[in-house]
Amino acid sequence: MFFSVDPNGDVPIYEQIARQVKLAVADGVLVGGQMVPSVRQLSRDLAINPNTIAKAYQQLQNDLVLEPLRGRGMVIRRDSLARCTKARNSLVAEGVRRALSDALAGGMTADDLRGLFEAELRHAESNGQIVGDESR
Amino acid sequence: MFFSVDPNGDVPIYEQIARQVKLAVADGVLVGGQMVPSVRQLSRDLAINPNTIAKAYQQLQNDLVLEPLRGRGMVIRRDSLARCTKARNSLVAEGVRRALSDALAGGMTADDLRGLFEAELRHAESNGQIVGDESR
Amino acid sequence: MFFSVDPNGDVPIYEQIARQVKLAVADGVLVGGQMVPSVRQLSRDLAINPNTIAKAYQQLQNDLVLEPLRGRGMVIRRDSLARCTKARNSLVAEGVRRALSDALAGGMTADDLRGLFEAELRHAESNGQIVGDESR
Amino acid sequence: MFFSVDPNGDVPIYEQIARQVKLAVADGVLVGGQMVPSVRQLSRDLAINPNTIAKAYQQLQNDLVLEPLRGRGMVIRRDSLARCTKARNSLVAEGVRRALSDALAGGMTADDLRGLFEAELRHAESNGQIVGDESR
DNA sequence: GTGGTCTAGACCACC
DNA sequence: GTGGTCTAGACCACC
Repeated sequence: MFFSVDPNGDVPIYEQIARQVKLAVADGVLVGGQMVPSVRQLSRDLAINPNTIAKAYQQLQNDLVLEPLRGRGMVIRRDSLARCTKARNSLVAEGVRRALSDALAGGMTADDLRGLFEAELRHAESNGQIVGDESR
Repeated sequence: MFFSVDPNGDVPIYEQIARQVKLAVADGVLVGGQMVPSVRQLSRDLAINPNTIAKAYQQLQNDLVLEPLRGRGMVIRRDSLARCTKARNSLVAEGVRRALSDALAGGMTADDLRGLFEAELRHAESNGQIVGDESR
Repeated sequence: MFFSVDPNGDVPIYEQIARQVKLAVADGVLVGGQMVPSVRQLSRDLAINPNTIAKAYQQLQNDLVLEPLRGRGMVIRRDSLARCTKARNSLVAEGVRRALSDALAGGMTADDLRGLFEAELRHAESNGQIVGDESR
Repeated sequence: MFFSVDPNGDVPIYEQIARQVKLAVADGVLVGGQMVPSVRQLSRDLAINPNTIAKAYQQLQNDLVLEPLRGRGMVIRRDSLARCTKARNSLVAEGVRRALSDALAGGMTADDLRGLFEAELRHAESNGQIVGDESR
C-alpha cells in the first residue's frame, strides 16, 4: 500500500499517516491480520523522521486499530473495521459540517452549496477517484 | 456584529476572527466603508488579548479586506466584497474537497456521501441557520 | 498653492505638509513674507484634522520656516530660502542614498542603477514634471 | 550571512530583516534551498526579541520567500529569486521616485539631480560598496 | 532542536 | 481615542 504525505499543510504528518491507515481499513484495502510496513521501512519510503512514523503507529495502537506482534511488527486488528468505518464517517461528516458552517456564515444558499458539492463530486468521479453508484 | 471565538480548537483565534470578518463581508453583514470594532473594543468584548486581535486585523489588511484610517480605526475596503466572496468559496470548496477525498479514500460511495451531505444540510436548515431555496 | 496629502503611506500627514511647504519655498513658489493658509482653512481644504495641520505648522515654526503674525496667521520667514533649499537637498540625497544602499545590497550594478535612474528621470520629464537643462 | 539592524530609524526591525533577506536572495548571497538561521539563533545574534524575528520570517513566508520545514527550520524557496529581484527593483525604484519627486517639487533641475546621484554613486564606489561596470 | 500562538504590558506616533 | 512595534515569557505541537 502507498501512503502519500504532505509535509506542509495544516494536518501533522503523523496524523495524516494515522488517518490513511484508518481509511484504508474502512475501504477494505487493509484487512485484519495484515501487517503494516515497519517504522524504518516507511520512514525510508516517505523520507520522514522515524519518530513521526512511530507516533502515528502509537496513535493507531491507542485507537485500537493496530496491535504489536511481539518482535515481528504491527498488524491491523481483526476487530478494527467497524471502528475505522466510524472514524471515516466522523472525519467526512466533520469536513462537511465545516464547509456548511462557513457557507452559511458567508451567505451561500443551500442551492449554491449543493451546486458546489455536486461539481466537486463530478470532478472526482471523472477522475475515477470515486466509485459511482450502479443506480446512476 | 457578533464574533464568536473558540480558544480551543485547531484554528488559531486570530485566524477565526479574520475568517469571520471575510464571511461577514461576503454575507453582506459588513459592507465597504463600515468600520470594524477597535482592537481594544473587540479585545474587551471577546476577552482576548489585544495583540491577537491586532494580528487578525493585520492579516485582513494584507488580504486587502481592511484599510487603516490613521488614528481613527479600521474600515472595510470598498473593493473587498468580490475578494471576500472568493475567499468564502475557496474555504467552502476546500472543506468539501477534504471531505470528499477522505470519503473516497475510505470507500464511501457517491450516494453515501450525498446522503450525509443532505442530512447535514437539512439539519442546518431545520435550525434556521441557512436560507432555503424555494424562497429565492 | 495646493497641497496634496496621502493619508495612507508611511510618511505622517503633518510631515507631508511640512515638507511640501519647505519644497515650495525652495522652488520659489512660496516666498518670504507670504502668508500660508490658516489652520482651519487648510483643514477644510484637505479634510484633515486641524490638530494635524497645527502640528505641521508648529514644526515649520521650530524649523524657522514659518513665523506667527500676532493674531493674523503665519507667514514664510524672509530668511528661510537657504534653509529650505538645504532641507530639500538633504531630503533628495537621503532618498538617493536609500535607493543606492538597497541597490547594492541586492546586487545591482552601478549601470543597472544608472539605467533605472535615467528611465525614471525621462519619465518625469516626459510628464513635464521637471525642468530640463538647456544643455541637453 | 550577516544581518545588521538599526533599532532606531523609521523602518521597523522586522521589516529591515525581511528586506535584507530579500536583497540577499536577489544578490545571490542566499540561494534557494538554503536554510536561514533559526529564530532563536538570529534572536541571540542580533540581540532582538525572538518574536520580532518570527514576525520577519512570517512576512517572508507570506511573500513566498521562505518556506517552513516542520520542526527543522525555514528555507529559502527555490522559486524565490525572481520574486526577490522584483522586490529589490521595486524598492530601489521607489527610492529613486521619491527622491525625484522631492527634487522636482523643490525646483531642482535634472542636471542638479544627476550631479547629486553621480556623486553618491562615486562615493559608494570609492568605498567599494558597489560593483563598477568596466570590470563586467 | 524547530516555529507558532497567545498573553501581558510598555511605549510610540498619529489624529 | 486609534493602530503598530517591541519585549518578555509561557506553552504547544512537531520532528
